[in-house]
Amino acid sequence: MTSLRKVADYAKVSISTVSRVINNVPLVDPKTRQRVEAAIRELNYVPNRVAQRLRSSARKGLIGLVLPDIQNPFYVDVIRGVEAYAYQHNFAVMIGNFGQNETRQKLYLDIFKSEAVDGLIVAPSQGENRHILDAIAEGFSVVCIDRGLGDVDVDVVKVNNRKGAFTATEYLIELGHRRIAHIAGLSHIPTTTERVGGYKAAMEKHGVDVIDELVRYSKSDYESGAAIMQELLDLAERPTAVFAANNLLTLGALKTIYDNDLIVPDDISIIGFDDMYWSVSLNPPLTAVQQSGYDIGNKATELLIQRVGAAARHSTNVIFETTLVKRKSCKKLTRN
Amino acid sequence: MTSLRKVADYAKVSISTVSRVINNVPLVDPKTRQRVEAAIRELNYVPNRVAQRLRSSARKGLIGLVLPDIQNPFYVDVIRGVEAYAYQHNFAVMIGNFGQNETRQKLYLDIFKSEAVDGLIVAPSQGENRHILDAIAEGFSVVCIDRGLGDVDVDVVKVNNRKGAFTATEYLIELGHRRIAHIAGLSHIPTTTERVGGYKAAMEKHGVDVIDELVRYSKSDYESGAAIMQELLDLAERPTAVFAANNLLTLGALKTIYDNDLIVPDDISIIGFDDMYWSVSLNPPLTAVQQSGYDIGNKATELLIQRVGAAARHSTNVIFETTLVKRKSCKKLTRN
DNA sequence: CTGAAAGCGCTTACAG
DNA sequence: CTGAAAGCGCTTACAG
Repeated sequence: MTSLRKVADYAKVSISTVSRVINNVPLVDPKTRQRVEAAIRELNYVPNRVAQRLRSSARKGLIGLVLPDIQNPFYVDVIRGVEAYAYQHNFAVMIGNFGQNETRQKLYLDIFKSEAVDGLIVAPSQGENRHILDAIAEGFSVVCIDRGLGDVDVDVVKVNNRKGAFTATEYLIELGHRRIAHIAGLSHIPTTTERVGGYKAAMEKHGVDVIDELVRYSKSDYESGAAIMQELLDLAERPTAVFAANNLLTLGALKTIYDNDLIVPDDISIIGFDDMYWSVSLNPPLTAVQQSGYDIGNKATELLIQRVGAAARHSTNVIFETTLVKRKSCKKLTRN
Repeated sequence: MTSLRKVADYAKVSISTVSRVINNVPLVDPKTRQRVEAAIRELNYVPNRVAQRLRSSARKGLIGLVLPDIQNPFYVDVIRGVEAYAYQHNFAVMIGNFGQNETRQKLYLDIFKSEAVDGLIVAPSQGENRHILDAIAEGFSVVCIDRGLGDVDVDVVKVNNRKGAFTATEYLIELGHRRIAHIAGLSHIPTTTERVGGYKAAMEKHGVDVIDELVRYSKSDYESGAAIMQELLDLAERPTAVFAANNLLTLGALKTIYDNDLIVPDDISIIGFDDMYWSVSLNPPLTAVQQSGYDIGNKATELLIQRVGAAARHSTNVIFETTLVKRKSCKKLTRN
């Protein structure tokens, strides 16, 4: 590949000058600049990002994105949002998918640090996320998505979980449902607490008792969704509606429902947190609380890049609203 | 972050020696090595990958993965396969998702080159992929997945498309179907040609006429799947079964089928190329030709890393077989 | 406005 | 077996 040296020789200037035109440093004679630009074009020169990153103290042009589960369509949307903003601003993105495995999360974090990223966008997982705290302590800029880091002061971009869950639950209540189950995530995660909170608030607002056996906590994955749905169906008195706390849980629950030859929404109504572009290919089309992973990823990247190179800034919280997309998986309860 | 220098001082050796123990160069006194290793541990030293990459001529520990569409679950599996192999061998991976946009594909390729990757894993898109050819010409190692690059001599890891399509079609024929539609991809892509080839071969083998209006080519996305399915349903004589050439097309077709209040498989049978882990959450569970994106990604990475540092080697083609997963979206045709 | 020089953190011949 | 030195391709004070 062509180097600064070659361009400099070709344009008959020093490498300093070439570097200056590349970095848009203003104090370059317009004529010189033109000559250099021509050389760059002719030699098809592209700066070596590795050397730039090693040398530059300010802006390295690299962001690390650390995600718990790339199989979750929500995170795929996040990736798209991050990518779009980052590449528009000439930042590259490295993606680390740790699959809920803390050791692997540390592996990625180490690699990203060692790649001298400008900063990290992280979706904290279940644990205490000590490794993320370490990164912050070492001075890396961090933006959290989906949820924060306890009482640590970081930027976080998330969604109004409580309100989203509230709306979903209220919708079910208005449809006449009373035995509404909630398949929740792990009990100690903020996201879970907030969504359960919204669920309970809606129930209370409408004077519906919250029944303990109908609220079940578990890991947020496909298998758990399927297993919990089965427990729910095995109950002496079944729920007439289910609100699942995320898309994997929803998909798992759906599998179990169909395995039991039950019909949605005639036998049971279901509403999911998280929407997919193919929710409409489900039969019936899924009613869902939609949160935009794309917007979240995009905003998180904006905040991170803003932080890079800029002076320290107070941390911000950006909270997006969800929207309830009514399709056909929920039905008015007539009997009862 | 700690540097080689600090470790060297701490262990009272030169940086050369520290570098040697890090890179497992054998000629280091065991005692010295131990002392250095202790220092590394105590100072929590992690080598700076950027400096390593800038300096080292052999192995840079970075792979670029260039994908046409991260929203396609198949590519998500590919990513998982690549990641698993790469990180096990201490390679990091940068992912570029160009969304079928050639300009953006070039952008990623440029960035990856400029990041001094060891090599590229690429899923060629519709076009001529001039940019990929450029990269090869410049000396970058490239492994193609999903399909090759015309007559260019590169490693490619793919699936036996013809046989997979043949099996799917034959299955439908054995179920008694004769009017079997095929929603194909873009006509000039090898993958499409192969799958259409398998479809036709099965038809011919069983003496079923291939009807032109039942074989329709289009972009391989969700919207196209939906649109083509509608065309098919609008035909004077509808197909009784559909074989869709990939998962996005299948999902789109499903949407249209349900929009038309048709029942799968009673009104129409459907089988898709590509399986998803949640295919079983579809109602009815989808019958599909399964190809393992994970295996493909894994193998491609193995080939690429093998190529890195090793002497030039003849290019290989690895072709995985597909497996037909029979679920409930296809039904025996009784009337007719 | 421009260039010479130092240096980012490593690896790798070259001596010894 | 170990160290001093050069250099990967850049950026950035420092002089002029």
